[in-house]
Amino acid sequence: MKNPVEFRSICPVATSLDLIGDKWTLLILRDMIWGHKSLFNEFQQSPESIPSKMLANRLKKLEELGFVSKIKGSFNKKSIYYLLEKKGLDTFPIMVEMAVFSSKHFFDHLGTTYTKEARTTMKKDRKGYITNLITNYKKFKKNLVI
Amino acid sequence: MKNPVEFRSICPVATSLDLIGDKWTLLILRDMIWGHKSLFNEFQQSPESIPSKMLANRLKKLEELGFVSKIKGSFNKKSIYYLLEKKGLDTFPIMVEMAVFSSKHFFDHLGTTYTKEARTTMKKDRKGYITNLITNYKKFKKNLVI
DNA sequence: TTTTTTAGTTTCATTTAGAAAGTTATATTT
DNA sequence: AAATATAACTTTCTAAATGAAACTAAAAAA
Repeated sequence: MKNPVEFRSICPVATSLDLIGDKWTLLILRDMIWGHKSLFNEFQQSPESIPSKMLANRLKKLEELGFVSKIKGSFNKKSIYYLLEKKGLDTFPIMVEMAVFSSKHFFDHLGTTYTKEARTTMKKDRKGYITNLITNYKKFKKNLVI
Repeated sequence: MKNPVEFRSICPVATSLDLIGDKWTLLILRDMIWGHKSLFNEFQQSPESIPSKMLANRLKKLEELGFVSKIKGSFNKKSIYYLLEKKGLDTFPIMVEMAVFSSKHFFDHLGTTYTKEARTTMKKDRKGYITNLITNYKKFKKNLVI
């Protein structure tokens, strides 16, 4: 497995940007963590309408980087499941901070996209919120019949 | 002041990506917060070598969005100072999570770019670390003679 | 007065993004 | 069994963004 990314410097912020600093990658991970999505056409249903070419490209990169694993369905052989690995799950705190940021400074989207409980937990107990969502994802993954 | 950004959806993660989801914007903010940089040529000195065209473009966008303010020097009229406003400072938690993420899963850059104390604080007391760096920036800004 | 410096802008070649249509293997319907 | 549909891509082609390099204007320094 060769390196799918060029690193511009040894700065840890720059390194993250080299890995996930584009307009689509984190949205795919978002759909996995928050939406428990795992199939190509599920990612295409999201409101941002990712072009299939971009989706294929980013899924490939995410797999090469070890953020997600790719599993062919055994029951339905047409389906290919993309599932989060540890590295992918660990991008979650970044996205939570992004959510908190844009909700604070732009329209309060959280009000329409998340329950009141989720908002409160996210702001008051960020760590607990994250732990909880990761636990839920692991359960989802464990109960998935492929 | 017209809107310099198109929002793809009401998702708060997508909104942040629409604002700062590219390879350069956060690096400029990083240099401001961590490096107390404020001049065009200071940003050009960073190891990632941002092209002047990109730098000018991103600084303009950051100002239009209200992340930074642009101040002409009164002593030296050639200098133009870019300084963080609240909105810009609030991107800091995102960058800290990015730093923690890439340090955990790729080479531990933190060891070479930050002091041991900074690393410990960043991991053990994230909130305190952030508060502290923001306080420092405000001091720097206050003491700046322009 | 000439030279430097700062903060950009312009030009142009290359890369990336994205819309749309096409492909292939499997699965479903008639 | 044959025709149709679906899932997961791939290809093609145009438009937009990137980036290297050279250029510029105003101010400062020598």
